[in-house]
Amino acid sequence: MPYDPAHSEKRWQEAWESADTFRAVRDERPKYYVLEMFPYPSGRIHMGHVRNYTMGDVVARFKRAQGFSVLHPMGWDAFGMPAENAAMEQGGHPRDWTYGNIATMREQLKPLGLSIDWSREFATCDDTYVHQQQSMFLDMLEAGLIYRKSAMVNWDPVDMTVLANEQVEDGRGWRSGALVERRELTQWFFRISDYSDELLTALDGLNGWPEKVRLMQANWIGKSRGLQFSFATVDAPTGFDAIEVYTTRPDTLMGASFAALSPDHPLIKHLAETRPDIAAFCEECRRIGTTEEAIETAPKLGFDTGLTVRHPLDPAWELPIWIANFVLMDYGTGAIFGSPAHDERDHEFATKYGLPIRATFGPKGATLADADALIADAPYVPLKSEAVTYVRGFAGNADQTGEEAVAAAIAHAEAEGYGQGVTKFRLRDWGISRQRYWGCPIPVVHCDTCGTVPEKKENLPVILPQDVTFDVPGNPLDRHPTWRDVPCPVCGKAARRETDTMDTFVDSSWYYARFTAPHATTPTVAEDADYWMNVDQYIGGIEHAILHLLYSRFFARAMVKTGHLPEKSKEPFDALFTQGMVTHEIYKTTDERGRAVYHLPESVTDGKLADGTVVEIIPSAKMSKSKKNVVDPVNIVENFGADTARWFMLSDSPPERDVEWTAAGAEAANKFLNRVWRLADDVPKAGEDADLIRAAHRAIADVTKAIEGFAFNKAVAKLYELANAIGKSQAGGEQRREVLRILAQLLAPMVPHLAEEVWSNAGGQGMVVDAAWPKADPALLVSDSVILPIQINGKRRAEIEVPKDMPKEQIEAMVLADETVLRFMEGAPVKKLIVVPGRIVNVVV
RNA sequence: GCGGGCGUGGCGGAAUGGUAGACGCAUGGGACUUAAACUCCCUGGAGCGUAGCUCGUGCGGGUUCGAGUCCCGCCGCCCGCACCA
Repeated sequence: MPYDPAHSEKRWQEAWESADTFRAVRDERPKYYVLEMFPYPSGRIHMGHVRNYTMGDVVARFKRAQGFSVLHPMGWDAFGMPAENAAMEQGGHPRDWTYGNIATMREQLKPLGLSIDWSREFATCDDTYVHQQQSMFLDMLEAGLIYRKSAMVNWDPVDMTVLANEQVEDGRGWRSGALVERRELTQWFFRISDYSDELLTALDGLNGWPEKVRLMQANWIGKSRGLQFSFATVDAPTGFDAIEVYTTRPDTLMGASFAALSPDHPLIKHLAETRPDIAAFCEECRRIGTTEEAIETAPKLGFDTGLTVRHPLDPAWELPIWIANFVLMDYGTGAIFGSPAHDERDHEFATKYGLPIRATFGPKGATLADADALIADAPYVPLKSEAVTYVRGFAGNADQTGEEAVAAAIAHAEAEGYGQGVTKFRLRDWGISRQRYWGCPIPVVHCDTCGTVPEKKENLPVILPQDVTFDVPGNPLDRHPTWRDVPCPVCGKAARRETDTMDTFVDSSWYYARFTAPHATTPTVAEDADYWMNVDQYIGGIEHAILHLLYSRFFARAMVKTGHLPEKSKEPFDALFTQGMVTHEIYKTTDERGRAVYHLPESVTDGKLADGTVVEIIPSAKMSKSKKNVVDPVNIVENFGADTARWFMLSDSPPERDVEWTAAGAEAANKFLNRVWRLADDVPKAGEDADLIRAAHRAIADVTKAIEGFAFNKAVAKLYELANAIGKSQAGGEQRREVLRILAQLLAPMVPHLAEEVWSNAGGQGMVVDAAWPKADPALLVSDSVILPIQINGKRRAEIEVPKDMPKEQIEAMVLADETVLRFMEGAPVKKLIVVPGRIVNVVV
């Protein structure tokens, strides 16, 4: 009987559903919470989803078999810009578009046979989720975790609307094409920077996280020790007698050649009021977008204000005050001193504007002349841990490391009283205001009498109005009087609702906690959070390594502070795994006007279109609609079955790396699953093979280890080996069925439907999904002898087979008596003989 | 620009500092078949004077008895950069 996945997969999915197999329940078993980052409901599922959720499913099913009570939920990150864009482009309402997409994607996900507790499903745009998020917002506001301040946004002067960074292309608005300006707006902020030090220190405890993610977060938080001091100004306007400066390199103070201020610095803003040339320069600077990338890659621009400051170590020494477009008002004090000899940006700036470049140190042993000569064309920036010679030092020894010199300079400044050591963080507070409709409304009201006041909890949820249109750019909430105009919750007079909505990162910062009690009338329920938290294994893309994960770590702390999570959940994700993308080749032709035309993989056969046109094959890249290099999982499931899609997503590439989807690979996966089916379908009546039992137990050990280590591709390889061994074996009858049952159990986390078929064919009791994970018998794993390769001078020349625990001396004797060894030694005396037991022998002659 | 990562046969990849290329795909050969498909068996880094030898893990150096693995310097590609999700 041939394998028929369409029939078989449906049958087992129904069996699991009617047994309610995957409902997560609190019971006496130890719990295991596995979570994959929830999807944005873009319209259809893609292969990236299949890969992500299959990996999570392997873990969930594996842990279930190991006796854990598993929570494996699914939901939707449902607010965000694409829904509004769809409304603008095709009409309709963001809500309808979103829920329609969710319905489609749920129906596409279900045939994959994931072990998900669907009873816990929710979307972040559900009124109940909005309600609980607003309720927590009010608690956090009251706890002092939220405040308002002014911050920059991208402003499109033609569309009169705020743009996301993504909507700015080469400094222009994506729809209007107008030059974008930076504009200040009062916005809501979470005080994440209050937690900078803690979020940094706590990274050390996250042993289940990839080292690279911890490093990225540590660098993002950016703790630095530096000197804060003030420059006395010369003839500056009143109120600006001094300018506060922060520097991480106070040891280079003697190399200072200018002071540089941000265009947004108060002094510059003050000057701009009376100086049109300064105002014009600042306006030019503000035409750079708000992203750090744009600011740092833009050409360095400077403007000499004509004012000067006095050098703190020599009041007679005056430095010019420049305005520089690369100085950020957000970081430090918005003012720096330029020390071009030892900083890339300062060097470029000084060279461009003809400012002096004077070395403060050079390589060890350098003279003043050496050091000055060295930095003429490029700055000298050694590691801070490297010892250098200070030629214009003022604190500490002449020879010291940068670190020592910085410490000495801070000590000097503190002793002399012109500055003090300060610890600063790069991490800024989290701005959550979005001037957009499709997001969680911020539950506050602006009253002329009472100011900005929280909405009353009994008035929650503040629900988005349904009667809005998107034919005009901007936020429809701003022009919706009946929704916007409300009585003040304090005095009852006419007031105005906040029309900004929350950043969607807020939604995704606590959904993991909500899954523990998804239908509760409070944000969380203590007993449920207590039992299910923390997430034991979190799985998602590396692109979320910083923002989403850092915000979630902060939000968990904020929830602990406001009583919505237990203390132990400060770090909500015990272990993290970051998986790679799914890529595909790109097929391109060129139309008569020379423009690129892309073609879907299914329309290309052997590098040709149906009409015979040869396509250009561009190497694999992330699947994207615009390049049409997408494979629809729905088609794969229909043609081959879910197990084939799952198996292929797990085989070949290591999970953390990108995997390339190829038709050949999918067919190979399908071929293997068919072979497994035949093995189970056709069992010889009799035959003995003790080696097969050993192979099966070897496979149990290897597959278990591979799954635990997230090496699914290696688990797949080991299962190929076991299947090959079964195919070649003489074993029959119950002995063969026993091995087939082991195969079924080992396959079950990855290809659960086929595993059920194999299990039941091989006489397994009940369903394999309920079977306990097999244990390898240690006695069957060891072998009595090992093969030792022998190297002569590091090159492999021979091998010997020896008993596993043969003493070194005997091995040495055997090696030196070996014919091949003697031939290669050519009579030379042995200089050294290295025996690594059970591993290798190296003869050095 | 800054931060992080990756780079191994024709392809995806494997390898606690210890036999480079497990496992899979492609290729070539064979069996089965009237034939094909399916399936099964063998082959499967490159070169050469082919019982074997030499070279080979992006490039250039270094440490080591021994380096894909560790260190230094490059090159290329990918991810993130705070309003994409």
